[in-house]
Amino acid sequence: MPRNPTVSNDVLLDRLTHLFRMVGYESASMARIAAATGLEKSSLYHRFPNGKQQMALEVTERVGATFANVVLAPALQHETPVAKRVETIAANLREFYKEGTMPCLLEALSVEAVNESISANLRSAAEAWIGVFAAIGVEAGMPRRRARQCAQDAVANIEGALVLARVTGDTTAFERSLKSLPNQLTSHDDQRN
Amino acid sequence: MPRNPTVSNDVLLDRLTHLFRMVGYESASMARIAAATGLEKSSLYHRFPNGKQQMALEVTERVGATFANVVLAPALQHETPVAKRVETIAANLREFYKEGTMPCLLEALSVEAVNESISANLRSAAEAWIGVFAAIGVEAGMPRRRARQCAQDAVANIEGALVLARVTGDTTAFERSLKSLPNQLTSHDDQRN
DNA sequence: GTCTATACGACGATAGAC
DNA sequence: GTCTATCGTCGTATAGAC
Repeated sequence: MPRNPTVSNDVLLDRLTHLFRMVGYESASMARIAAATGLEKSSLYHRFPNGKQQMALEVTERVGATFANVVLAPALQHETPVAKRVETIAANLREFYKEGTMPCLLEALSVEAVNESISANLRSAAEAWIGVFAAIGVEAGMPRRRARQCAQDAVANIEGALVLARVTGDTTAFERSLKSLPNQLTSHDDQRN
Repeated sequence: MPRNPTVSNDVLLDRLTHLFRMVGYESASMARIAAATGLEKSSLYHRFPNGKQQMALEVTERVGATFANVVLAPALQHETPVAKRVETIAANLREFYKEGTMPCLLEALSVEAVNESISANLRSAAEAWIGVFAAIGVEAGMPRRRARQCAQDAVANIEGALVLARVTGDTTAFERSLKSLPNQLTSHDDQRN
């Protein structure tokens, strides 16, 4: 019988996700993970026989799925006007990144290249994100090639603003990156060089 | 007498900088540092009595200085046309980030918040960067407030593109972020929302 | 100023009781 | 399924010879 009430798989992964996003992979020691999740190390190995790497792998899988199926999902509601969908996505991103105060797994885990599976998950998530943004641009009338560039730039904008927020403590650039999303993704006149 | 030819302080810091930029702080173990620098661990402690933290501290100081005094220095040549200076800075950034393939210390070290001095150095470097970009905007006729926003956005663009490059392997967004610098920093018409 | 050798704590991971 | 207790390794850091 567990001394402490068992932590559900969902809550467990939530807490792991939070920790990995905040401190990355190497800084998230088993001791810190145990403290953050409320489970002892050996209990964690029972759930994740392959240890930390498996935790990070499952976290990247789950976050990738959540990001696609929740945050970016409004993109698929083709009955809703494009502008409206972009606004909804912006709101979702604001929430997902906690107004710019919570780092992205892409930044947190990409520096310390843990293993190829994790890197592949991060790459897939990033490319799915860009793909969704590009599809919006195409729908709004952009040529495919330009839509893809604008999509990349919009994602880069958001990611860079998160870096800036973490380093300087100023989240205003993040807020602007969301505010300018409609223009970046659907505008007909070229905003770039 | 040293068995191996002594490594100069400059070369030593160059190699430390490279390693920290590539793998971050925690992944840069003393063993890896020894391998990367060509010095044994105890020799490294002779040069950096406070160990890894001192190495990271000196690296952030030096990179901050280099960035301000070399990469961004052309901004101060007021006899040169603004457009020309921005182009020179873009070229310097391209070189500094090796066409987008070499990470920025801001990303590499900001996730694992090592200590307050290092964080302060990163913050200073980022703010100096934004300050220089903003000054260029003001010089080009932007209102102070808007120049600062454009400067932040330009930096965020570059940083985000570097994240994207590391995750997806695609450096085209990085190249675009440099190409669009002139427009971002000196353009009179508002590119943002 | 660099080396070899070593101390010692923290790390990821496992064994076995309940 | 969670716990306590423990293993071996690798981490940072130091001692002392040259």
